[in-house]
Order: sequence, then structure tokens, then C-alpha cells
Amino acid sequence: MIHEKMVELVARRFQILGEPCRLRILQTLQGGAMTVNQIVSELEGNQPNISKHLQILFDAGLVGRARSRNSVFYSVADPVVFKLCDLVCRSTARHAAHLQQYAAGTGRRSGIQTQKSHLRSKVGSLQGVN
Amino acid sequence: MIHEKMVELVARRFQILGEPCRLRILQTLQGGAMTVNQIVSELEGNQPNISKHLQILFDAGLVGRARSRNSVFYSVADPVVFKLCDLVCRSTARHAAHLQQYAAGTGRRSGIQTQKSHLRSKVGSLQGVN
DNA sequence: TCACTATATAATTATACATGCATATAGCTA
DNA sequence: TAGCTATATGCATGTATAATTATATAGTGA
Repeated sequence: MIHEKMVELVARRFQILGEPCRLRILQTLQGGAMTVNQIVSELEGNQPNISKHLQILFDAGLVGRARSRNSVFYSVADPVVFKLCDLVCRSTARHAAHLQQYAAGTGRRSGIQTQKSHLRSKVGSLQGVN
Repeated sequence: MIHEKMVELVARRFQILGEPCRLRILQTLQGGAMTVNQIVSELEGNQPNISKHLQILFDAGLVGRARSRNSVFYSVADPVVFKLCDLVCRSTARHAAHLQQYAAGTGRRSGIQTQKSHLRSKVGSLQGVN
């Protein structure tokens, strides 16, 4: 059993990765260090918002920063984020494939809502059917 | 560049893992399938709340479920969650160690708030100093 | 010093969501 | 059927936080 405080720290880290805007920032930084303005112009969005997300990523130790003249360069500090994203990407794809596979199946057979019947509506909503 | 919708799906998955209660549920299920009541009695918390978290995990395909007589057994459907937790755990530990390492350093040297100076307050707050 | 650029922060608003309580649904047994 | 257990769901509330706007801070160069 992992310590309670550790569970919360880990959850916080997942939560930080659980924002599309922050994922896009990390993805943008994959090519190397960039200034805030460069990131902003790459990812539609205003500068204060990007700055705040960068601050959150920095506090978590996921990105590092260094000032060069008048600009601040941010870069990915912990490459584990790419591994995490890759794993979650595959997992998401597996799940989507699983939904698709059973999407054409018949309705519920038992009392409990099973993956097959329950998730059919999910696939539908993803496709805008509902 | 990954597709926008994929970024949101991946973020959603991280977000689902970003709740301490859900992490504890997954951790509890690491030993094998359990009924809702078993999970509830293992993890302080009321039954409706656990049920709702289980539903969220189920919708994401992270856990599976099967009814047996009057009970519903939940189990981990995608073991990738353990790998993810392990990676994040190590990353969190690295970050904490990094904070500790520089916690005794002197204050800011340059205009920008660096890891060293900025995070000293973080370490302090973790220890309840602030 | 002033003007300019780059970045960070403060304040506000809106929204998502975890929690807790009450209740509903489903299955079992008599 | 009724009564029981197990699980799910509806509703209300509080809280965290993302986005926006305006402004402040920091550095550069004249």
C-alpha cells in the first residue's frame, strides 16, 4: 500500500497532464526549447494563459526555464511525459477500437450494463450520432 | 502534430487518473477483482461515491465489471495504469529529491525565479514550514 | 531617464466536478 | 408477493481551476 501523501502527489501529476492546453505545450516543446512568445504563436491562445500553464508545468518539474536576454526559454525537463503520453495514446486507441468492435453488437443481454451495450452510446456520441 | 481530438482524449484519460480516490481504487484492485462493497470497506468513503468513480473508470475502459449473483465485481481492465503510476511515481520522487537537493541553496541569483530559489518555498510548504 | 518588448501576476467569471445525502433499481430469498 | 442486500443514480453544494482582461514586473536599448 502506497503512502497516502504519495497517492495525492501522483494524482496531482496526472491532473497536471490532464489539460489539453498543457499537453499541447509539451508537444510543442518536443522539438526543443522555445520562448513563451514562440509557444503562444504556435498554439492559438493568449499569452497570460500560456504563461500560467507554463508556471504549473514548471512547479511540477516537468519543464525547465532559462532566461536569455529579454526572453524566457522553456524546455521539457522530464522526458517521461512523452513516454506517458505514448502509453496513454495507445491505451486510448485500444479502448476506441474496443468500442468500435462491439458497436455493432446487440443490446444488453444481462441485467448489468456491459461494455458492449453501455459503450455503444459512447461511440455514437463520439461520432455525433446522438 | 497529433490530432486535436486525440489530445483531448488523452488529456481526459490523464484527468481520470488525476483523482486520488480513483488511484486508490485501482491500487486496491491490483490484487484482483472485488465487489463494490469490498472496495468501499477497504477505502474509507461512502458507497455512492465509490460507485460513481467506478463508473467513470469503467467508461474509460480502465476497469471491467461482471455481475455474480447479487454483487458486481470490478477488476482492472488495462494494466497500463500500473505502468503509468510507476512512471509517475518515479518522476515525482525525482522531482522531490531535486527540490530537497537545492532546498539548502541560497536565494535567487538572476532576475528569473529559478528552480533553486522558487522551489525552496515548495519544499517548505510540503514540510509545513510556511 | 524613457520607451519598448517579453513575461508574469491579479482579479473576475464561468464551468467542471467531487462529495454527501436521499432514493431508485436490480437481484436474491422466503 | 414482501423484505433484504447490493449497486446505481439524482440532486444540491462547495471547491478547484481554466479562461479572460487588465495591469505589473523585468529586461533591453535609446
